[in-house]
Amino acid sequence: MSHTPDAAGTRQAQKLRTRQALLTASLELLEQQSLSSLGLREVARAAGISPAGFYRHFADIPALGVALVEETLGSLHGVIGAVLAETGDTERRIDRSVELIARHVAEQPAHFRFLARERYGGVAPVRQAIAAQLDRFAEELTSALAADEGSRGWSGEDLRMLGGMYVDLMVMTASEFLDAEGPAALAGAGHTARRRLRLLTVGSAHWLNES
Amino acid sequence: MSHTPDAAGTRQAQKLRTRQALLTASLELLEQQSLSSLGLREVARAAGISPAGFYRHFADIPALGVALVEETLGSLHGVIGAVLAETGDTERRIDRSVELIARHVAEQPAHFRFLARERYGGVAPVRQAIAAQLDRFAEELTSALAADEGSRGWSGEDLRMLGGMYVDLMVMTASEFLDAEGPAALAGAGHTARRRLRLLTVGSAHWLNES
DNA sequence: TGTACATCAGTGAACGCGCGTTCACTGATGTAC
DNA sequence: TGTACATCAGTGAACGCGCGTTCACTGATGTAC
Repeated sequence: MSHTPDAAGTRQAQKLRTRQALLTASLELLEQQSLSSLGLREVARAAGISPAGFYRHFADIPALGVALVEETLGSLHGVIGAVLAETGDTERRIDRSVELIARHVAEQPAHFRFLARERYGGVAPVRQAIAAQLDRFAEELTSALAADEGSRGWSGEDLRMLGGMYVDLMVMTASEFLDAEGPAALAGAGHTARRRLRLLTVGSAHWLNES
Repeated sequence: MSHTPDAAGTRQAQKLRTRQALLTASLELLEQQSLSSLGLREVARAAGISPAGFYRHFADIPALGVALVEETLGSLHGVIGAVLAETGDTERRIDRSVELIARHVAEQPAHFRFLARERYGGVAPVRQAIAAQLDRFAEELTSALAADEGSRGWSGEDLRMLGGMYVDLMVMTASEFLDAEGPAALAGAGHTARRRLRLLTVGSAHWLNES
């Protein structure tokens, strides 16, 4: 804490601003290339600092990548569960989920491009960070499904499998929204996504009787 | 053609051998990194030729990447359709499909690692080559499904959606086999894969009644 | 079969360039009294 | 409030290095006669 409250954290705030500039600049550069070919000097240049300054914020490029993963996925926790918990019939839920994904992707396409690209990318720490976050999502979704009336009688293993499938379907849907160019392609991707979710829902409804 | 048949194609054969050495060496290097960070000199060194020699075979690294895509997926066409066409009940088909994927992944893990990594990777021509090949698979699968008694009454659009989902599920399954370390994890991945396919099958069986 | 010429896969040296990392530094911000 | 000292985000120069690409070349393979 400081003597003159008004000036408190001026230095720290400036440091955070520079850090954010590094993250933002990276994300922009990463639209056209992958993390493993991203240069430290390249990032520093785009963020407007000297190469040596980079080290005040991150040990190296992989560390910056891990920070990007947190920024991309950290804020999404709880969101999916909220949609599932929402009242409304299945059809409505599906529509909401797809809309939700579409909106997030439209709002921060670079974040999702980064995610899709690095999920199986060449930088191990980043791959692991993404896997950990997606596992958390699958867990949250599994809990939300367990609380749902539609999954009475399901085993924990089945629920986990279903949760995992929904997460994978969401990642795939996000990728397809990213690839879609023009409003027609976007609408088509949404249409297909809803049908895929519906197929999964139909399967779930008859799962206990047939397995 | 040549004067002395025995010696025919000696030069051409040697060139092909060098080309194959480049592809093999690349694939090995790509287990630990992605294509966009792979160096031309690095590949030439690993293949045992001089950097300049690389240009006798490929214009640049992306071109080599496209060749790797062909090598990885070109040989798989028709295989999936054959499994689907095979007689046997649904359960048997699912087992066969998962076994098939497991075997291919176990036999050439590096090829599939490459595929998963570059599907959304940073090298556009390679991404496009992969997308084109996967589209072909989806098409083949869709045709095979259309010929199947279980899909009477399905619209072309629904069939395409289903075919696409199977392809995506296969790619995801391959990725999980790759990530699985040890026999227990491998068996677990196979187990999950079979359940996922079963869920899709159950959904398909009730699709027409409920959509 | 033997000879003279053409092809061309692979070489090795050279080039300019941008990279990641280090270091002593500067000067604004923060702290103690 | 004013002063003397500490902290530390960001600088700028320097380093050695491996990169992609070019070029004239070599020598084994292939072809024509």
